[in-house]
Amino acid sequence: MSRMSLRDRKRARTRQALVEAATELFERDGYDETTVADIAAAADVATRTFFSYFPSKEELLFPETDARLGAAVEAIASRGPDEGPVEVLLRALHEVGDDNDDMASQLAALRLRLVRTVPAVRGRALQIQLDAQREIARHLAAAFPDRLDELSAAALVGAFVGAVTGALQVMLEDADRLNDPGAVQAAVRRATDVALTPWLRMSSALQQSPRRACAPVRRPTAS
Amino acid sequence: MSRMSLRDRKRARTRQALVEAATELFERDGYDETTVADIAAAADVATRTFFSYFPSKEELLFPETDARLGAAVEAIASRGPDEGPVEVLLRALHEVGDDNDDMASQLAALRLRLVRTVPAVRGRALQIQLDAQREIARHLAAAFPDRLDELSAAALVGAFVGAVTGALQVMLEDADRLNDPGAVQAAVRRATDVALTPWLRMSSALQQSPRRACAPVRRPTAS
DNA sequence: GACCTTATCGCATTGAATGCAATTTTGCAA
DNA sequence: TTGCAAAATTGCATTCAATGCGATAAGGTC
Repeated sequence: MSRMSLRDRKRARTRQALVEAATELFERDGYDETTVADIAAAADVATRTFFSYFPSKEELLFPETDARLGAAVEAIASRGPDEGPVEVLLRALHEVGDDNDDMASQLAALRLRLVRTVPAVRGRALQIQLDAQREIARHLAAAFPDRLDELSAAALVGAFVGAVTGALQVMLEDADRLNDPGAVQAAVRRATDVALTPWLRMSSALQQSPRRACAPVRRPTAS
Repeated sequence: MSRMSLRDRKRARTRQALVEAATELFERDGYDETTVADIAAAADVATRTFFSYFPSKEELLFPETDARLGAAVEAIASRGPDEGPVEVLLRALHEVGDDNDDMASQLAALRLRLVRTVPAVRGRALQIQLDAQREIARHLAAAFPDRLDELSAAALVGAFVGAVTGALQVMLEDADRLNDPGAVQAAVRRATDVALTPWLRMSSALQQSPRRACAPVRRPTAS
């Protein structure tokens, strides 16, 4: 039934309890007003123990980061034979976006609000995003060795994510009063559409004359 | 000679002393190893006073943020009649990049290293970058009301900055041992070149058939 | 059941950051 | 110049995140 040892199961349960206690408290009292001690107490562990589960208070809000990155990498690995870099990235983006477990979406909504309002959380989120970009770029470059080097792959992924992030930022500042998660998701979808339209054009142009439209850029010699 | 009141001049001098003391200590002992108390002591002020000059330890590393943003806004405002959004952004990027006062460049080099190595600093840098993006997008949309709405402007600027950031990230991880600031600057230049090549193509295509290549995207009605 | 590994916990400590109130410095006007 | 109001500096206390350490308990293995 469960492949984990009892110890690991217990650990997972405590971890989950911490996340749930934290989300409740954050929603009720706000992020800054909730101390780590409060969270630990609500989850029935010692304050010190909290830091053996999460390296910092912010990290609690991003529990499934690895999974999301893994999904993106997977999407790249399972590319079709006629997909170019842009198509693969688009598909990866959509697949990662459809991540909505029932209860995980509550955390996602909370996180979205905190990312916009709490500087420390935003900072951490951007950092995670940047690291993920770098990793995705690595895989993308490896997947298209004849069309992309590391440098232009990083530029492409950065442009991609930057466009979506920028558009999303605007969409969400209008949606202040939208607690409806469906509306938020629609905003995400629309933001990506707007942000990525130029690439769709580029991509189709690429199919017509690949070598001019997306020629690989040579790596500089590090002299 | 000096337009500031004596009080303001003194304040500026203290501020400068704090920055200089901090850079020295950061270079010598490292960021985490240097406490705010150390910096304050080196600048001959009380620890408490530090926080009346900078809201946090990280902020010390980004003293001229407003000026840089202002330069970008200025670059947008002073656009030529035949420049499109992409050209304006390119020019803004270059003008902001040529910011190198003699001693400010020392701080810039230090900052670059710390952004790459100290998580807290990187987080703050990304935050500042994102805020600047948003503001630039606002101005860009205002400058081209018939070609860009807020949403697509934000997407464009995000893509732009994202591309450069992504490329830069790769360039700089190869350049670990380059303490030569000239090499770093060359890396920056090359990174922007690579990152922005697609837009140059887009931009020239745009001049040939503007309406197809960069049609404005309608703002969604927030129903 | 003996033994090793891993979790948990309490305690102390560091360091960033904030609030408050006392004191000094500066700007300005009578 | 003198005196007054505004602003800056400072010390002190406090909160809170985060880390290190050592003791104790619980889980897994033979």
